[in-house]
Formats: sequence, C-alpha cells, structure tokens
Amino acid sequence: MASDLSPARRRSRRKAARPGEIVEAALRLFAERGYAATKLEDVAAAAGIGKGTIYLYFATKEELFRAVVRQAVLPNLQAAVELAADPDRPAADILRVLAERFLVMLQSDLTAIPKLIVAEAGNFPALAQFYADEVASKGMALIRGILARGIARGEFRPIDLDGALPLFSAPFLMLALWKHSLGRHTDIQIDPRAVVAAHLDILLRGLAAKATP
Amino acid sequence: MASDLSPARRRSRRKAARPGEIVEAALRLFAERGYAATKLEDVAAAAGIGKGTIYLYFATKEELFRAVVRQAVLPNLQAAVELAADPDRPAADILRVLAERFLVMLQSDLTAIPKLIVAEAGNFPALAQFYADEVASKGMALIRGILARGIARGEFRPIDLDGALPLFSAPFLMLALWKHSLGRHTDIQIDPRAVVAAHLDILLRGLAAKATP
DNA sequence: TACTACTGACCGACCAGCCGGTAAGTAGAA
DNA sequence: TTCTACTTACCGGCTGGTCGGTCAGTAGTA
Repeated sequence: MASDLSPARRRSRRKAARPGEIVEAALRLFAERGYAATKLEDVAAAAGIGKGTIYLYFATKEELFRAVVRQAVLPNLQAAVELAADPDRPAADILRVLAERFLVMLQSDLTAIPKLIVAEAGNFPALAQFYADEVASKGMALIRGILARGIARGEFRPIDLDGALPLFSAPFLMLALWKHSLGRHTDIQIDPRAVVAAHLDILLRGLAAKATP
Repeated sequence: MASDLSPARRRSRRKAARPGEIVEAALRLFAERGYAATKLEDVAAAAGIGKGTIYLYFATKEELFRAVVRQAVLPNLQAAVELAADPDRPAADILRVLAERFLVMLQSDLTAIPKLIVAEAGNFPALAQFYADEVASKGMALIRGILARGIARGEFRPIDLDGALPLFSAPFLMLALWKHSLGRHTDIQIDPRAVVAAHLDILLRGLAAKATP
C-alpha cells in the first residue's frame, strides 16, 4: 500500500491525497481489530506517515471513524438507488442484480462497515443515527419499493411487506459479518456464491405468485 | 438488580452465588457498551460489589468474558439440539418451534452474544474458535439435519444444502443485532414477530416440494 | 483469636491528542 | 542554473487521563 518508508519518498507532500490514504488504512485496521483496539499510531504506520499527520486532517479518532463510514457507504448506496429506479425491469431481476453487486463488494473491506456499526452503535449514538437514517432507512425503502412493485405487477403474491422487508438483506449481512469475524477463525467454509444462489432461489420461489414451474 | 448496598445484607452474600451475579451484570454491560468500553469497576458496581471481588472469581477481564459467553450459550444450544432430535416431528414443525424459542430469547440480553462475538472475534481468536466450534458449527449441523430429513421425506424439494444452511438463521441474527445496536438509536420500528412470521412463510413455501396450495 | 469474603486506594501500562522542531518544496533574484 | 529566504506538510517525543490488575487492610463470623 502507501507504506513505502524509504527515506527518499518519505516527506513528499501529498496534501490532496492524504485524507483518502488515511481513511483507507483506517478502514483496513478498523475492519480487522475493531475501533477501540486500533491505535492511531498503527493507522499512521499503515498509511506510511507519522501519527501527527493524521491530526492535520482529522480532529479526533471519532471523526476519522465517521469519515471512514461515510466514504465507504455513500457511493454504493447511491448506485443501488439508481439501479432500483429503473421502472421497466422485473422486480426479481433487480433483486438478482443487487445480489450480484453485493458479491463483488464482498471482495473488499467495505463489508466490514456493518460489523463496526453493530459493535460501536452504543458508543457513538450520532454515528448510529447517521447510519440508521442514511443506510438502513434508505435501504429498506428501496427494498420496499421493489417488493411493492413486484406485488402490484403480479410477479409476487401479496405478503406482509413490513415483515418481509429485512428478509432480503439478512443473508447478505450474515455473509459480511462472517467474512470479517468468525470466518477468519474457523475451518468452516461458507461459499458466498452458493448462499446467494440458494437465497435467491428460495426467496423468489417463496414470493412467487401461484404459477412457478 | 443485585445492587442493594445496604450495609446490613452486604456481607451476608455467599461465595457460591457471586460468580453468577458477576456474569449476569457483565452480560448486561457488555451487551450495552461492548467489551472494550465496559469498565470492570462498572461491572462491580452493577453487581453490587467492589472491584477487587471480581478478581476473586475471574483471573482477568478476558476470562470473565469467556464465562459470560459460555454461560449464555451452552444451555440454549443444548435445548435446541434435543428438540431437533425428535424423529417424528415434521421438519417444518421443528423450524417453527425453533423460531418461537428465538422470539422468547430475544426478550433477554442473551441475544447480545452474537454482537459481542462479531465485534471481538479479531481480538480474541480463542474465543472466536470456541464459538465457531461450539455454536456455529453445531448450529449448522442441526439445521443441516433438519433440512436433510425434510428433503428425504419429501416435505422439501431437493436443494443445495450447503448454500441453504445459513438462510434459516440469518433473519434471527439480524433481529438480534438490530435489537442491540441500531434499533436503540432510530425510530425505525421492526416487529420481530412479523419478521419471523414472514420468514417462515416465505422460507417454507420456497422450500416446499411441488404441491403447496 | 483465627478465619475469610470482601474492599478500594494505588500502581503501571497504554494511548489519544499536543506541540515544538525539521526539512521538503518554492519563488524570486542574480 | 544556483543561491537564499520563506512557507508549511510532516514528524515523533511527551503529557494527562484512563483502566486492568494488585494487595494490605477491614469487617463480619465462629
């Protein structure tokens, strides 16, 4: 990464690039160790800079945390909203594409964000609220819209929308958490592709209006 | 709780009861704040004793954590295993009873354990491994058995078992995490009963062999 | 008096945040 | 091109506060 400490390049000025590098390094370490157990000194080392430099760009550790969450979350959410807006696609199709995109995201550290939020919600109420409003709330509205459209068009049978809302995302959450916690410490193998395939298979069949061969 | 500090009753406590009281208080605080952010001094206060007393029963904070997890997890797991062992019940029935039991557990703080494990797996590999082997592994074996039996009997259609394994528990995990993190910091209401009902409805229909009216 | 469950002041390691100092880079003059 | 004067990104040793863990002492019991 950006950690080439060779004296030559060390002091090069990169004011514009620094914040992004720091956030990236912080995400990596937060994902691995959690917020409390991550030392800013280590974040600095991982970013290839000195500890003091972090404070040129972020006032406190907490603010760095907020930046990490914001940077990781907002672009992806935006993309998902746009996808779902397409009024011509069948609902089942949209769900499949969303699932596909998740599998790609699962390669990166982005999916550690839910783990961090879950762990630290109690200690950072403001951050929790931000996430609840910006991500959870919008995400649920998104799914609700897709399901409602599917029902309206006769793709899906009528169901209790409120109850069904969390069901689409639950397996994705589980896969994300697994990857960044237990999955690292056991031999049990979970194949995300298989899980997602089974999920779509069972969910779409469970939702389907009467006739599905 | 156990925090009656009236000098009269204070010393009359018996050695046998202490560990359980401490573990109970610790679970409450860990659930609320997470492991790192919980001070042993506060645990002691919540248990109505002095800080030093904790060290009469637990060598370190980490060992107390392990005790909390063990005490919260093992009895419930045992009960679930016994339930699933009943060879006469239809598979769908067993899943319904498990779901029902989860809703009861959700009233207590026990469901904060997954949150703690997810958050701290990276920092306590041994604990993560314990949980992976004792809970995740056994839990998955349990579900696998139930699904396999359902398929063998023609209740369920044949599906990819490995992929479908995590799907049953995913919504429960989500409900547990929601209750102990985001749910505390937002107005969004999620009704666990409705989610579980929708889950069983959709899952069982998605799994069902051909004929389901 | 002897015993023991318990206490809480204290210690030391740890780390977020600070700040005086360093040197990379720049611009203007010659 | 080269020198000098200046700016500022960057560094890392230090401090103050926090908290896990200790232990000499207290109070209840027999």
